[in-house]
Amino acid sequence: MGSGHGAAGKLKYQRIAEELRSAIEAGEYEPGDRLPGENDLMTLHGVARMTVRQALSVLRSEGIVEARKGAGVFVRAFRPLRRRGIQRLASERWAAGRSVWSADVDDRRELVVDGVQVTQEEAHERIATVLGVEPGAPVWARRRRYLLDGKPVMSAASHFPAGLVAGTAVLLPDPGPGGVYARLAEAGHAPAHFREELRTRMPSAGEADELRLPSGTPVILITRTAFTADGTVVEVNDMVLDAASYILEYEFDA
Amino acid sequence: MGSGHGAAGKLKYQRIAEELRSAIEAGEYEPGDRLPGENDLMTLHGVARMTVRQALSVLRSEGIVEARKGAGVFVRAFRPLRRRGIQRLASERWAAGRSVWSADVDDRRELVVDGVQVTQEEAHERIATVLGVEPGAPVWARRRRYLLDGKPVMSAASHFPAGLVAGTAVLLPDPGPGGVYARLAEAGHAPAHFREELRTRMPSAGEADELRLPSGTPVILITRTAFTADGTVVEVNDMVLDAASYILEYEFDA
DNA sequence: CAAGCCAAGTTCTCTAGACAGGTAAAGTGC
DNA sequence: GCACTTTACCTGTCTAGAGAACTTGGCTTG
Repeated sequence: MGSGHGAAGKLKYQRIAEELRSAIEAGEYEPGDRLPGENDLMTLHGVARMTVRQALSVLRSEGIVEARKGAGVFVRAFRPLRRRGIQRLASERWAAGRSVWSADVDDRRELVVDGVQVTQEEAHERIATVLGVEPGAPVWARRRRYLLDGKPVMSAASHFPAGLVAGTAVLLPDPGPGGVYARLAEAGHAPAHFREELRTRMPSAGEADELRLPSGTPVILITRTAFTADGTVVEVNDMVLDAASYILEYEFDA
Repeated sequence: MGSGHGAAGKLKYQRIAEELRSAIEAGEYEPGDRLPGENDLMTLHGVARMTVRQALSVLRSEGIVEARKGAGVFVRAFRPLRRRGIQRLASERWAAGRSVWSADVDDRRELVVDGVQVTQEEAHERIATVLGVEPGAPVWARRRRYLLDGKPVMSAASHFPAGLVAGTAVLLPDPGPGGVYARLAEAGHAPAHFREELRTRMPSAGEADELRLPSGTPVILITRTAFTADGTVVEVNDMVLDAASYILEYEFDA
């Protein structure tokens, strides 16, 4: 039963990949450890270099190892942040069931904002539709990147209708305590409702080097739309997350 | 500016990949179309076959093309389903801001359940912690797969504490109208609160062939924990989603 | 002792081929 | 016209080797 797939793998490169993979899972190699080099694996298994490389490329595209040119192939670690979609987590009573991947999470580390850029732009197609304005209408864009231990883990671009935010502190590099939502509220446009849409795919070349992603790491695309109480859209926030750095959490009632 | 990466790409395989990628983005090749074969690209660019293959492997791992042995390399389509985390979407008033990727979504197609298996098992470590029972304690597992147009797009495994569901319709292959949650409610364990935790990574070999994923497709792992009003955990549902088949949506109030 | 250089070791790129195995269309026979 | 076979084409696997690019640690030099 089960058929297998896990079992043998008749192909040479699959057998080599399988052997390394199970060695890693067994803990023979820990995160950060270096695997045997291509030359070692060649002589060890008696195969050509390209065959060894194909085996390693399997593991790389599975995201469990990472090659550093000139140095070797290393086992990757998975130490994600937890991102809570719904902040008001006052519900102490749900504490009974523990979080699923809690063991992996290290919440003591902190995110720092990297390079804030606030610019006025013309709304392109997609932003215009979501924001409910004409394509080409003036919007303000607020772009920034978040670093964790110096490594970028997310880049984000918020868009606001120009009329709503002109002259407000929303457009300052540092919007102050409470962030842009607090400033929007002061301007009479308090967000009352949010929609987040998520999808996942492999990164484009540009995304990969902006987040410094090794190959084998997907990205998560989140678009958050913020509505005021009367249904006006006040912000569209496009985020690109390093999938290996995040666990997302949403809580809601039946 | 922005430096480039998009620009040249001095390496041969990068240039070939770049050329094909931009041809696809320009619409020269539409979803389902066949790209020039390896032999064509060899003579066209005057390079060895392995070089062409490396170029194509870039596009494959980006998830934008898919190779079928003996047939050729084809441009992949992206036609996801929309999965709403919070069902009570009565909020007509938010309709102003349109959904972000709505153009891609085709909601007329329908999911069908594939192979339901209900078995009694001993809770292993992770399930036990979340469910709040001892490891090895009896639990009921309900596994199934969802197909869209015959293609598997999700596999799911729900776990219930044995004491709560023994003898109820929760364990029937077809739990009837309203699904297992309706049956849980009838048994006096109505779910009142949910937590969903998401993460994303490249699939293992087993996941890849259960969902028949071409390489370059990540999976989304969702664990939903269902709580009753008094905080008891009644279900832990582990889902594995084909990332190319889903857009996830969560709505909530400030 | 510090700074810079150098060499060994490593992965990455690329070549030129050979055979295996799957696909799909053309052709053949009934 | 239908079913079957053949055949051309295509991607997958693998070999053997060479040079480029990069990292690291040891060595030399000031």
